[in-house]
Amino acid sequence: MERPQPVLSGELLTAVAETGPMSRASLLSASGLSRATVTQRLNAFIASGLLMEADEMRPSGGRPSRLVCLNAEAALVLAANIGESHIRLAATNLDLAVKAQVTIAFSIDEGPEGTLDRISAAFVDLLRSLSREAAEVAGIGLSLPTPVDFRRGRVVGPSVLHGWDEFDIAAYLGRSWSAPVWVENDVNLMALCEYRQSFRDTPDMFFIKAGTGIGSGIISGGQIFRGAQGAAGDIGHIQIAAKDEPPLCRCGKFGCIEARAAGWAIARDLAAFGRLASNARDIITLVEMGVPEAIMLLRNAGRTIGEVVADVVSILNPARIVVGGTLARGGEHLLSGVREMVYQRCLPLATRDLEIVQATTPSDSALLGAAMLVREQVFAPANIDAFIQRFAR
Amino acid sequence: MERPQPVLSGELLTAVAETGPMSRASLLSASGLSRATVTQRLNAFIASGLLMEADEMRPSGGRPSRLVCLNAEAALVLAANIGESHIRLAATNLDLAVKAQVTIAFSIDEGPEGTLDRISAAFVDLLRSLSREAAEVAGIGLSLPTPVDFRRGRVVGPSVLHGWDEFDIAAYLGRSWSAPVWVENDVNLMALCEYRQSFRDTPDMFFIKAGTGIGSGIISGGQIFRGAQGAAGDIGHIQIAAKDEPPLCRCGKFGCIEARAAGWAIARDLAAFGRLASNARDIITLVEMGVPEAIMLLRNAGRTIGEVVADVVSILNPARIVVGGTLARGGEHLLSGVREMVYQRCLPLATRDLEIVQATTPSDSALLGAAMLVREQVFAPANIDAFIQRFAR
DNA sequence: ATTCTTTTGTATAATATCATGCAAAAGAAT
DNA sequence: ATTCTTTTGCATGATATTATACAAAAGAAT
Repeated sequence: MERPQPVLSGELLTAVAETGPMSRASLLSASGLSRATVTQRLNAFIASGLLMEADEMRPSGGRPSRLVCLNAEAALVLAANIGESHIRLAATNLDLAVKAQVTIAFSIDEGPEGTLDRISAAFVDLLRSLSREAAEVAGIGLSLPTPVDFRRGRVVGPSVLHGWDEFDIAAYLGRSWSAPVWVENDVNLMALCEYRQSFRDTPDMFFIKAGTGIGSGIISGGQIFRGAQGAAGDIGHIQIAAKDEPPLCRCGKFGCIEARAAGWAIARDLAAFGRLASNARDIITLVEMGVPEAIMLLRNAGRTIGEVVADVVSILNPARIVVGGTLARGGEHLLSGVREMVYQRCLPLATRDLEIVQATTPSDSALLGAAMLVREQVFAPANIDAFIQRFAR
Repeated sequence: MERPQPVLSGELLTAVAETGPMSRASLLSASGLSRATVTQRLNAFIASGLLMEADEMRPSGGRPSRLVCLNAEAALVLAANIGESHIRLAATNLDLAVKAQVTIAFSIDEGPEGTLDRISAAFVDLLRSLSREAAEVAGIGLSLPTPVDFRRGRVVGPSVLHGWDEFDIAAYLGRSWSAPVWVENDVNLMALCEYRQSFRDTPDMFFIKAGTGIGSGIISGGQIFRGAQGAAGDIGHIQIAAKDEPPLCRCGKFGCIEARAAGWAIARDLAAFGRLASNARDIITLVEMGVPEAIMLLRNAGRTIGEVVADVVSILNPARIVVGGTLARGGEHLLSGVREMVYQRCLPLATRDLEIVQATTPSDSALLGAAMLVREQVFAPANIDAFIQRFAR
């Protein structure tokens, strides 16, 4: 066995991947290595095809620096987002630009083996359409609408996905793919996507998704906060007391915030007013049409969610609350309900610098988040050597 | 300027400090360095007085390994815990064994300058009593009963300590001491102490302190979780709705858990029964005497706290809840109230492997926690070089 | 056009680290 | 007492990295 060339030690690659295009001078000070070493290693990486010289130059008063950046086409990232009724898949380059994508049908009742086989097949099709090979895949990311134990690569606990509990997803996909596989909860990935795309300035951020269901993702120090089993942020079934009779939740308890503020709960309450809505999007349509009952219920839902967000603010002390999901698209109604309760309930210190904003909600942020997660993991110090060994030529 | 000897690169020192006594063989595999390098560096550290050979040997079937450990007497740690009426101070060695301690009086109204000057003077006295010098202090840790921005070394937000808001404690003490200074909230330090002393197996842990007030500390991945401004865990003023008229809290809001379950609130409710208690300890005394009203109120307080803990479990997904503070000493009454609400309200996944236990509450755990924090920081990779430069001889 | 400033590449000798191999140490197993 | 196993120390030549110095590059300022 030949030992890997030490010149391809991964620190510089990790630095460029995390920071973006960098000048040699900034790499020099960031790495703490000597100039000779940096030059030598960069040349080796450029020769190996993993890094390349960018066109950009950064004027600095003196000689402008030539930037070094990742060769985005050196490898591919595969990502899939399993939704309630369909699966969206994408292949991206290392800059996370989507090169090809496809959507396939999905049923909740499909077991893990069948689903994963179909995902694998769809990935193969994507690769074929790009004339690329499986060996060019840097990593695979899966987004699931259920709590996931990230470390073990499995679904944990009973959920909407029947038969997935404790199924070893990473190992199963590992049989067909040599690339590493990561699995994560969809709301966590939406949170990651929002953070990376729009809110880089607040590495301590709380993302709440209000749609058909209610969930949340916690970003702490720029990383997904997962808790002991990966169930952190699972706030849909926190119970809230109010003066009314607490409504029955689909989890079997009474008064959960889902049963008060989720899309299905608002639809239920709209029905009592004789208004028909079958999902969260319908509700937003009614709100946009100016139906007063819909507006009132949406704002009330914001207050309910705000009660829990107020607790979250006291517990986590985030710098920013980002409200996303379909229900957040109805203008300011949901948001102002949230704000109302948070500013009413929290101590001044926690709200002094707190921003409560709407998500930018790019379409399919969970899918993009899955690709981001893969990229982050592939270039993490713990995994960078494996990446180099596979892709340096 | 002379460059530091590269042989004294700190990785091995950090490894020994974090892991405890280690054999050369385990250091070899843990560091990834070659045997020759490990030998060379260890000899340098032993010669410099920072490491030493332990007496222990670890039988392994072959030649027993001689363990290398920190020279606990190579430096001192100074710690102070500012309480509501007095300040406790201690000097420990690097194994956190207390070498000398003292308690001085303190008043809430004393400003930061006067207080810190008196703390400095007390530290000087401690050093003199040990015949040690200020140059031998590896670091100073301060515990304060108020939210602290750890990164900036200051109190943030108005609190019981008047005039301390935004006062730069680290900088002020830095004028008299060359050792680095760290400041942290007392409940966070109690949480750290509990984790390190008794619950090493659960690096995702939630500590709740129920005494005169109510606060909490979050340990995530073995580290204190601080949030954006250091106010994470400040849960005393989370509001809870119930059927009764919500009681007025000392913060000015109604229905805070402090106003329902803290020592002062229980004392207030005991007074309504004609029972006199002026602090948390009095309440525990009444409970131990078997006074039924006191037991009932304590259990009720447990339920109130349990409602918030249930939310925390849903949000953070900890592996263990540790209940501490004076009110936790009243046997199982408080604890069972907490358990009752958590198991009633949380989803099975989050409680499946959740343990809810009593704190071991060593006396003055915040003071010990402050010393632990200093030790952790001094030997952290970011600071280890500074430590070596100061103490290697 | 000249000077200034910062970036970048390269050369050199000194130093640190590495893999490898060998031998000694010391308790455990026989 | 002998063998086994693991730990430890050290020597060696090869390789990598460093500090230092010098020179070239290239736009900005004058």
